[in-house]
This record gives sequence, structure tokens and C-alpha cells, in this order.
Amino acid sequence: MSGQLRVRYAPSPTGHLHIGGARTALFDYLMARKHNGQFIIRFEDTDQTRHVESGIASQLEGLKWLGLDWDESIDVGGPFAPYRQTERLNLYQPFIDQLLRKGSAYHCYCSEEDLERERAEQEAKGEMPRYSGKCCHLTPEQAERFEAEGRKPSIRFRVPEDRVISFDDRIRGHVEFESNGIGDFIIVRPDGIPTYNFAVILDDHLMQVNLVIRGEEHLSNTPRQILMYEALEMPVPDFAHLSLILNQDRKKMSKRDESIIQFIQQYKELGYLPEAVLNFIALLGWSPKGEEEMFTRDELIEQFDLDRVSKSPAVFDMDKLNWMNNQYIKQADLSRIVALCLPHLQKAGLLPADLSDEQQEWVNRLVALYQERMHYAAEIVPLTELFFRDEVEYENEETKALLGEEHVPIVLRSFLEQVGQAVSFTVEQIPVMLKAVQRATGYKGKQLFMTIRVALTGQMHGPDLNVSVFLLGKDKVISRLNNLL
RNA sequence: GGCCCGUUGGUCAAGGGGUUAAGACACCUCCCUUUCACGGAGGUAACAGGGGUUCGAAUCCCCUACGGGUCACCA
Repeated sequence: MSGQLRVRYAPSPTGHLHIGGARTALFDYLMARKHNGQFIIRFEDTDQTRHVESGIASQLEGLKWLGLDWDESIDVGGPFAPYRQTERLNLYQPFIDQLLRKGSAYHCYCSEEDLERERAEQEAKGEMPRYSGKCCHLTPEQAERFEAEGRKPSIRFRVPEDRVISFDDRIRGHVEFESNGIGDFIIVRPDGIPTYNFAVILDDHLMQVNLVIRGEEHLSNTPRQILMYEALEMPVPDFAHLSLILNQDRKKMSKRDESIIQFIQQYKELGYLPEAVLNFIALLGWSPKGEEEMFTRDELIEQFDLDRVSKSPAVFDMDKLNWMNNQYIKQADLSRIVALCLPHLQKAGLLPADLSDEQQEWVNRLVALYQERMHYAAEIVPLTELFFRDEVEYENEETKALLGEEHVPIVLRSFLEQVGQAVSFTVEQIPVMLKAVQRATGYKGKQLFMTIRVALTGQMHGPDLNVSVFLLGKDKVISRLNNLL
């Protein structure tokens, strides 16, 4: 590799930005920024049948949310525009002609049905499904006859026999493939649109990409691509194949896998912080040198390197992500977290669309109360529901048993009395009242605090009791106590 | 099935011939706290199995098992 580093993220815009795509893009970005290179985003949209127009905007939006920026793409332009393959179709023709002329490619008149039949036969015989190469030997007359029948040919690349194709992957090391295991493959469809395998190498070459970082699923495409680079006498870029990301059952993530949230947009919607998600994704397959694992984007640029990327698959650990996001939430400004939480409370119908100053202040305190235990903003709803409902919902048998103990009515009655007599119901007043209950009843510690907590919230665990009682408000406190007495 | 890639505690994950085999999440214990948490200090726990090579193997080689990828007119 010579000159400036040029890397690209080349997604197929068939949908939203996926975890795997985000990680590839991030590694591309980190390498480009670390080595003062360029980061390019190009869209591989040659499959018209799977095309989703919103895919492009959605991908870029996801990357932007994560805090990435790029030097060349559809939105910012660049010296090698256009940056979507379907707009580059005319650029490919000279290369197709070149391969045809050299005999490195040929027209194939087989229909999809023919090929399907051939494949089925091979499989029945226990052979490897692989194109026979029969159209390679077509005479001009035969070809003409097919044309006369109205058949549209596709173009296949002729894979040389008995070759060993090897390359040094930046992550996996030396890898070898035998050309005999590869059948002649299609590079241009009958409609004239090149297939991915062909278009990528052309675009990468034309855009002067010299390092290709991509998922492991492309590893076995690499020998095909190297063969094409060679046939066209183009320099071969460096490759770095990232291992897959697995779910917590060590299985490949599937689109319908419920155990993992797979799209970046969903993290945004759930109220994860982009810097946390970015930090977490960076750790998927890459590990830093030291023991620190909390990194800002700029620290990642400094620390990142391909030689610390693991060959074994990365397992997506949702618990760890949640832990990490919580770390970031704790450090964030309260106002930011409130802004993230409020829409969820409103959507759940717990709060009105327009808040009075008083309500706003109350929400600020409520979010502050839970800030240090919240994993993501949407969690505010289940966490704080107990403040909104009329009836207390008891968590489990243990809480009910606890309320059956004999000191309970005594403590509760005393507390009710305190609340009833109180001139003001402020946060500062709550501990004063509790102290008074202790003095009046003789109960303290767990018997005092746990009793009040369970009686008012139904839960044995929760945030600061004084603030909780205050935020519950005088009316709710009184009615909840009365219900138990 | 062929080819290719991988396998270190419950989970994630360092270490690439000689280490007491890091660290994180989770769990447990203790400290702090009149409750609950936060925080702090400790603790339990691992090299898939079998053969080699070597004075010495988690590390190198081979086999087996298991997991995964790929063999498309998808990317």
C-alpha cells in the first residue's frame, strides 16, 4: 500500500444501519482518521430488486448520529463522484470490453432455469454446485442462434485452472484458495448491470481505495476479486476481514433475532447515548492495549489499530452495553437526560405534551433521582411508573409478607400522622418526619425505612427514599398509607 | 459435501514458547450508608479433547469434536 490511506464503507442501501455495518464503518473511519487518510462512503445499489430508497438517507443518518464524518460520499461529493453504483454504470463498459477481448470473460446464454437444473443435478450426484463453463466454448453460430431466440446473455468471468490465489489479510494473516474450487461467475447481468463482485473492484480501483475493511462473509469473494484485479492489471488493495458479530447464544445474528437490538436507529429511539454505542461497538472485535475501555471518539482514533482486531467472532453482550450506557448517562448533564426521557414519559401518557414550570421542575427531579440507575432513557417509564399510578403494585410475595409484620401499622400510622400535621411537604421535611416517627415508635433502620418504602412504592429496592416520598407528593402518600391501614 | 475461518472463567476479553494466565460484566463478602442504591476494598472462577515438536506449549504442528462463513443474475 502506498500513498495516502483511502478506505471506504460500501453498504447496500437495503435498510437501516445495522450493528455490523456500523462497526465496519467505524473501523474504516478510525483507520482513515488515524492515518490522515480519506473515508469514503459508497452505495452498492446494483440489486434493483432489493433497493430501498430511504436506505441511503437512513444509513448516513445512523453514521452521523454515531458521530462519524466522511470525506467523500453522495451528500458531500468528492473527486470520484458519483458515489452510488447505479450512477456509475457507464464507467464500467471499457473494463467489460477489455476482459471480453482478452478472453477473461465470455457471454453466457444459460437461463436461470438451466442453471437451477444444473445445480440440482450436481447436488443429486453429491457434487459441488458449480457452473460447468459450457457457454465458454460456444461457437459464434451457436451464440447467434441464442441471440436469434431472443436470449440475453450474461457475462461470466473465466476462472483460470490450477491456480493458488493467496493474500495476506491484515487481520487473518496469510490465506490461500485454489482456483479450481471456484466456478466461472457472472460479472454482468443480462440487463447490463454488473454484479457486486465486479462493480466493487472497479469502484475501489477507480476511487483509489487501497485498504478494504469488510465482514468475514466476503473472505471467500476475495480470490475472485484478486483474479479480476489481475486480469485487468490493476493493483490489488490490502484486505482486512472482520469476524462476525454473534448474539449471546453464539449464533450469527439473524434479522429476526429478538435477543439483540440490531439497528442503530433503535438505539437512538430507546435513548442510548451515541458516544456509548460508539464506544461499545469499537470493542466488538477490537481490544485496546491497556485496561481502560471507556473511550471518546478521539481517543479511539488514537488507540485503534487493525493488529488488535480479533479473528474470533465477537459476541454482542447486551448487558455490557447497558452497563456502559449507564456509565455515560451518569456522567451526562441532567438536562440532556431529561430531554431524552421526557418524550418517553409523554408517549406513555404519563405526562402531558405541554408542561407547566412546576411539572418541568418535578420531572427534572424525577429523572435526576433515576439518572444513576438508568440503562437507557426509555427505561424511565417502567422505572417511574409507580409515581403515576393510583394503586400501589406490590412487587412480590416478599413485599406482601413484609407488610404483614406487626410493627408495620404502628410505623405507618405514625408516619401518616406526621404527614398530616406537616406545615410544609418539602424534601427537607421528609427526613425530619421520619426521625419523628422513629422517636414516637422506637422503630429504626430497616424496620422503619423499608416499611415506608414498601408501603409507598411496593418495592424493596429503589432510589433515595426522601426524594421518592417528596416526588410522590402529599396526596398520594396519604392515600397510599390509608389504603394499608 | 468442498473450500475458508474460529474455539481462554457463568459472560466478554488480554496474552502468540518460560506469566502467580490481565482486565471488564455478572455473582459473593466486607467497608460506607439509621432503608435502598452509588462508591470503595477483596473473593470464587478459564486455556475444547487427543497426539506430536521442545528442557519447557494457552502460545508452534497434526488429528478429532464443536461453532461459523461461503459455494447466487445478494451484497
